[in-house]
Amino acid sequence: MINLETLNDRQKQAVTAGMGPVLVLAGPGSGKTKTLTYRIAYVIEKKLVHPGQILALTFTNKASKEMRERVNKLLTKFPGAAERLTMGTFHSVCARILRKEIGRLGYGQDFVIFDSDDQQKILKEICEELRLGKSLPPQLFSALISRAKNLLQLPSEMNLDLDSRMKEKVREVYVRYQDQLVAQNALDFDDLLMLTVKLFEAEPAVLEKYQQLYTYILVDEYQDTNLAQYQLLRLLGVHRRLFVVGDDAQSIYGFRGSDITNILNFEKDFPECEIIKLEQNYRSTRNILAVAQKVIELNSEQKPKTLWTENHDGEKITLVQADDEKAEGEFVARKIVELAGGKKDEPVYEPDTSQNPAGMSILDRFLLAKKKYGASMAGFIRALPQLPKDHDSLKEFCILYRTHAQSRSIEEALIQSGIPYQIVGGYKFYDRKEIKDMLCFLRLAQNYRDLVSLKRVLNEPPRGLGEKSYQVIRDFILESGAKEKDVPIREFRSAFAEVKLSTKQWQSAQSFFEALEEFNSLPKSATLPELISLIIRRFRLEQTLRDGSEKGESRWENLEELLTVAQKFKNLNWPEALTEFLQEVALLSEIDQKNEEKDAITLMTLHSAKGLEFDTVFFVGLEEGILPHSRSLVEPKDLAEEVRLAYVGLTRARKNLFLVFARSRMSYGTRHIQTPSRILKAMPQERLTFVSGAERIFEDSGEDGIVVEKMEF
DNA sequence: AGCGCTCAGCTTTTT
DNA sequence: GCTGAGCGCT
Repeated sequence: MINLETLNDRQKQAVTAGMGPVLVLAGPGSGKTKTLTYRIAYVIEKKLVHPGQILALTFTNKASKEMRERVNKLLTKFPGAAERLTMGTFHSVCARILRKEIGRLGYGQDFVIFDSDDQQKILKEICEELRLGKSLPPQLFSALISRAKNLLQLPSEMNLDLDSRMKEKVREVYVRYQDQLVAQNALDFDDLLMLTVKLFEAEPAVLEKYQQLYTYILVDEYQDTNLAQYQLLRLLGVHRRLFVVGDDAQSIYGFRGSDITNILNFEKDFPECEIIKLEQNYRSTRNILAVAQKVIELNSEQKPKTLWTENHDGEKITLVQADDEKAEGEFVARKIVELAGGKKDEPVYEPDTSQNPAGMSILDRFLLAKKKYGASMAGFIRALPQLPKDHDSLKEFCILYRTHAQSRSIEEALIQSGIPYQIVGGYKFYDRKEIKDMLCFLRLAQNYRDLVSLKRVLNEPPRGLGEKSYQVIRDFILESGAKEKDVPIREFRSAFAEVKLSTKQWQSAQSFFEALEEFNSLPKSATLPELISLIIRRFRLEQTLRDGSEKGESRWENLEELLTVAQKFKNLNWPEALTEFLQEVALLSEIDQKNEEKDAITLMTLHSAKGLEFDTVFFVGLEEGILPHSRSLVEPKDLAEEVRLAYVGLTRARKNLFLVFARSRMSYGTRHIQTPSRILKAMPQERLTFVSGAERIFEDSGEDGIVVEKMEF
């Protein structure tokens, strides 16, 4: 039996609500996840719905994994029930549906998922073909096409708010781009959502099947849904048995089409709905909440909601003025040593050489900094206080910033103090060359029409096939696909005899495709690791990577690590395992890659931090142009999103919150004088304590902003 | 085809 | 200050 007594009145009301539409407006730290998991457990326990009929949509894979575990713990009397829930992100659930049904839309079941890099490559080729010049770069089209898809507009339906000349151009590129995706049997991220909606609209029978399958739908982070996701919920949720949770004050994905009006209009869409507000905060101290509250009040259009807490005031929030980004990092590092230092006076002189996720050992990073500052190792190590070996856990510290680019200066200070850290996002394991190459081989094994992958590995390792050969082969694949879709690779390869290449290149290409065919004729009972090993052997990847250099050795180790990851799919036949594996890798979110075990502080962007909490948070770079970001200053609605972003950042902290701004900062290779963020000025002075003159932000400074005295560098 | 050199342009945020 | 495109040389 789940114990409702551990819930407060509002939470209980939500958990035990009727089966009609329910909107839970949940402030940060108000027990949103708890409410959601209890709700799922409750409807199962009361037999209001079968576990297999529940669809729970979350924002990240990590969140869904956690939720499944928590539901499982609550349902001790229903063993296995949690496994039967359908849970995942919108993207992964759509991918699963499409994997079954996409034949009806003219794609093959073996479709691959293109990430933004892949997308960019196609768009680049199209822009070059159309000779669009520098004023119309691929990035522009990728943003606009994404916007169109999020609004559910196919190329033929495209109607973005643009002048007619531009609209024509975008349409032209969009048509070609989408044709390419179809020819390559590939879907981009936005297609996963859009095509699922299009499928449901075109095929009532399919829609009905899923409507009957998922009779109860729960959505986390509802404020971040876009039109496609909204439409999907309207279609699937005809039964109106919906339970959505969100906080309009934490809507931070407007840039990728999320529409805050989805949550604001919930009552209009579902007039019979129940609305429950969770306003008691269990996470943060009163000081932290008071500061966050004042910040969010900068936005007038927020749904009124007042957080309160029984927690005590706690420490005041520390506002720090640093001279520059280097001093900013040093402050953070010093403070961490002070707070987590444990026994003092036992400096560690050996830099930690364990790998960090950025792929560079701490020692490498040290050498880099040494090159930069010309410091000797002794001087370098002495430069900052060191973290003793018996330090407290570092898992409860996090450093937040607006953009990835800000991490560098912080990292350097952390290395100098010997503080282990992990970065979420930025360079990913799956972005490394040797890993990406292997993924491309695997993608080709699944779907040889994937030209983005083909281009990448056609000459990897070198076999004399360059740009020219690629183009000839590409045209051949496109033509053969136009004539007849779904030609198996065996037949494709016999037709390949007609390809117009010089003898040497023809033979080389022939043997490349022979290898692909070999992978395809691997017995079905083989496993994914076996397929990977075969690829390694057939393309002599081990010999190529292990060239005797240290770097080569580490690349090979990365490939071995990929093999380890693939072990997870050993119990499946390779074709299924391959599909699952590629899909999972493609839809991995930044935060999914965070290592929970590792005793290290976490560095990440504000966006990645949503939904997380830490005892101590360092919030850095609180300057005009960074937060709010300079690109957000034109549109008031973008500025409001920056304020919400700040709100998200502040409310991650449980006990200690440090806010840092720098007087000057290096960007684009030149030093810029910085102005403290307007967001800081909104904070209640009496909740703050100041370091090195930070109080100046409250000094009288006239109407529009803060006067900063000129400084010399 | 592949290497190395020079110079421009650049940074939001993510599935 | 870093990356990646473009060019010229081998």
